[in-house]
Amino acid sequence: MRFHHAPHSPPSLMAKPSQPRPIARKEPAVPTLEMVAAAAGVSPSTVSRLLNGTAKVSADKRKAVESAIRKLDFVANPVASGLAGGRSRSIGVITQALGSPFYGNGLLGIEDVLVESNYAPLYVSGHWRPRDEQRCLALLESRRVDGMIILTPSLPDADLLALAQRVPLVVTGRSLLGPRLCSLDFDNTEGARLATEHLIALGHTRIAFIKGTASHPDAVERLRGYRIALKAHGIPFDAALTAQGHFIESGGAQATEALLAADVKFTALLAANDQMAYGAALALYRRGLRVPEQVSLVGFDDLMGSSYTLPPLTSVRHSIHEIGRLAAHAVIALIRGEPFSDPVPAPQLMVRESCGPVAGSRRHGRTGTRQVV
Amino acid sequence: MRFHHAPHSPPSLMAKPSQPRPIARKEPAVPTLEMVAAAAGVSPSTVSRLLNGTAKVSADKRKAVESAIRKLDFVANPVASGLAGGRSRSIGVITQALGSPFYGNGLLGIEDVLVESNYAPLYVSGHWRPRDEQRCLALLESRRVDGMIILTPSLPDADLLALAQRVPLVVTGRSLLGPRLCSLDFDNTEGARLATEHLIALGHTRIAFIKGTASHPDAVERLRGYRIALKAHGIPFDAALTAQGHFIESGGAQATEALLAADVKFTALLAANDQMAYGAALALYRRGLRVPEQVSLVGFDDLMGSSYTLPPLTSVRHSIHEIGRLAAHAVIALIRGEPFSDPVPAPQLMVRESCGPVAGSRRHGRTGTRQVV
DNA sequence: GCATCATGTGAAAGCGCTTTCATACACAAT
DNA sequence: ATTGTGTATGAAAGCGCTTTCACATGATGC
Repeated sequence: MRFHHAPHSPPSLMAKPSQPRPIARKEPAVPTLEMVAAAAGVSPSTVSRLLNGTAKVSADKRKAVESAIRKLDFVANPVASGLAGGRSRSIGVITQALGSPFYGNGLLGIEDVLVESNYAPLYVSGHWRPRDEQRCLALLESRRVDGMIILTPSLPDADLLALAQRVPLVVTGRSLLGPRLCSLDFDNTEGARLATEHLIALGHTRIAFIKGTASHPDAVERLRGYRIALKAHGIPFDAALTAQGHFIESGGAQATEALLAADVKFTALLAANDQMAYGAALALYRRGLRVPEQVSLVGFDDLMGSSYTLPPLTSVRHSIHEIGRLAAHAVIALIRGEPFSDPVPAPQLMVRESCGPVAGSRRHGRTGTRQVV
Repeated sequence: MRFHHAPHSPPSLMAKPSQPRPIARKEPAVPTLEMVAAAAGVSPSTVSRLLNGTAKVSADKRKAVESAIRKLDFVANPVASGLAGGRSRSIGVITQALGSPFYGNGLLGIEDVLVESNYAPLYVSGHWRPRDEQRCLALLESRRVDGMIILTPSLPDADLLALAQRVPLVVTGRSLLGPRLCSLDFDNTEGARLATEHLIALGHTRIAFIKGTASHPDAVERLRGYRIALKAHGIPFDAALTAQGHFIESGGAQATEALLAADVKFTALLAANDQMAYGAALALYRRGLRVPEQVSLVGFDDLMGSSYTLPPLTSVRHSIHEIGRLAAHAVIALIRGEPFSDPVPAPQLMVRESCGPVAGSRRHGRTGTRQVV
């Protein structure tokens, strides 16, 4: 495609008398809709209509076109249709980081349904940096996506509301509503409550909690779920049993060390996500504390890897993959102007081997190994 | 945007005497290059030239245009330029699965450099299914990407060679060469050799190996590295010490169980990737075998999570992130017709805590705990 | 002083589609 | 027959850019 040049060829009169076409055109030239039309003996409009199902076409022409398409091996150029029709058949997806073990699964879900609906996902990641996220937004808008799915929590609601005026929008992790807007909200509170209940049922009352990034809605909801469960069982909330882990492994490890160093006693540890739980597990291991014998550990998100930690980690399953699928279905519905209201799957506790009963349950004697500094 | 019409105004004379414009146009209308030109008092060509640096433009016009752009808040429509110019400023990236803990990082690297070069990455995943990969290829081609990065190993070389005729291509994990083709080949063999050497240096001679999917080039290279190291130290290769793990956690666990059940003795276990090492660790744990006291374990890829396994896993670092960056730089270079030849970083062994010396080194006595069934 | 060349700029022709409008033709209704 | 009422189809006008070509300039050479 790079064979033109000799731009504004200078007045040097006989510059190139009938340019011999710089090197024989070998490219078989990608077939165009127009060529299909010619081959089928119909007008381009008819071909277009057939392709998009925009209008009825008589059976004979349909056949002619179809065979022409097959013969020429024609595939419509989405760039051209995008320009002409104003739609690009692509959906923008803003995520935190493509490589994230958690969101990655969601992207897979999105991709699944988008592709089968003949939309192309355009992924961009915000890296948790508001500036990057803004840039992503701009990029996607300039690419004229037909819809967007926003998986990151840091964009301000007002921006999203404004954006939704221009393009159908699906957001997760908050509950906004608007005409071209759909929120898919996973019940983090309930998930955390479930996890805490589980620990309480095992007899734990000194349950430490490793918090996620405070600015993250998920983090606050999960903390809330923890407190709700505590309250329901008359266990007072103790801020000293709480530490910040920033949703990453190292944060979980540090939080655990802080907890351990602070000399607060706890028999169980609930981390606001699996990654922090992994960090916690390592910190515990370094101190020679055994899971679940001495400390019970619960995570949140149920990452793939959590079935393979030592011991396998009890965690709250979140089915981000399913949420991804839902989000994709939702944008498509939004684009078509159809209603959409499939419920987000409820959280589910995956009980594995990282939790055990608290030392002799209600007996406080022979506690030795369980009551942890 | 749909308010033109009355094209070849029909003979039906006063057909629609000045249509009252179907409902007031509220959209502020996205600014177009033409509007910028008008505002700046120049021709669209000039604006375009300025935008693309295609030709010199006098200082005063440049200023006029720049201020017009700023005032109108204009952003060029990539769809239109794509159609007109034949380039889309997007790069297709085919990966195995977006959510993969390993490739995910590579995607991040790709994204970093692509975005800063003003290209948009278009990710699609093949899910290890050749059919899907073909579909991805077709999708990307139809989207008129300016270049492609192929991270999956299952596409046949011939296809790639053919593809490279049409679009600049960067592939990983093989060494093809061609005019518009660039291969980025990581030295898997060396990586595996390094890992094996490490084990040997610790005194191990009965080293089991968990293989990756046989059809995967990485898998065969890693096996080769293992054998090379063995040979270099005069340790005979024993196929019985080898098991298939398919590059996934469950496969690693099964392979380990098979090895254990087969009654072959080994003191160390090298897995062809970290995910299989995680599975192996779990299988070992279930059997009550301790790492590294009874069995030394080494992985490959150095996933993020490997610093947080119990114990932290010794693994071969692969810097897929860096490879992603290189790949992106490479496509851009290819597109520009520039040469590219940055070397892929060498593998590096990250020594952590999953390996220990073999029982009393050369003394075969008091072996008890280390010689594993 | 005139022919020569370089250079910045504008007009206009697309890129490959979609969509409107108008028409030709088929029937149904008068 | 005559007029309607649809319906399938084609012509042509864009979508918002890029690029070619031609054309004024002004700079240069003899």
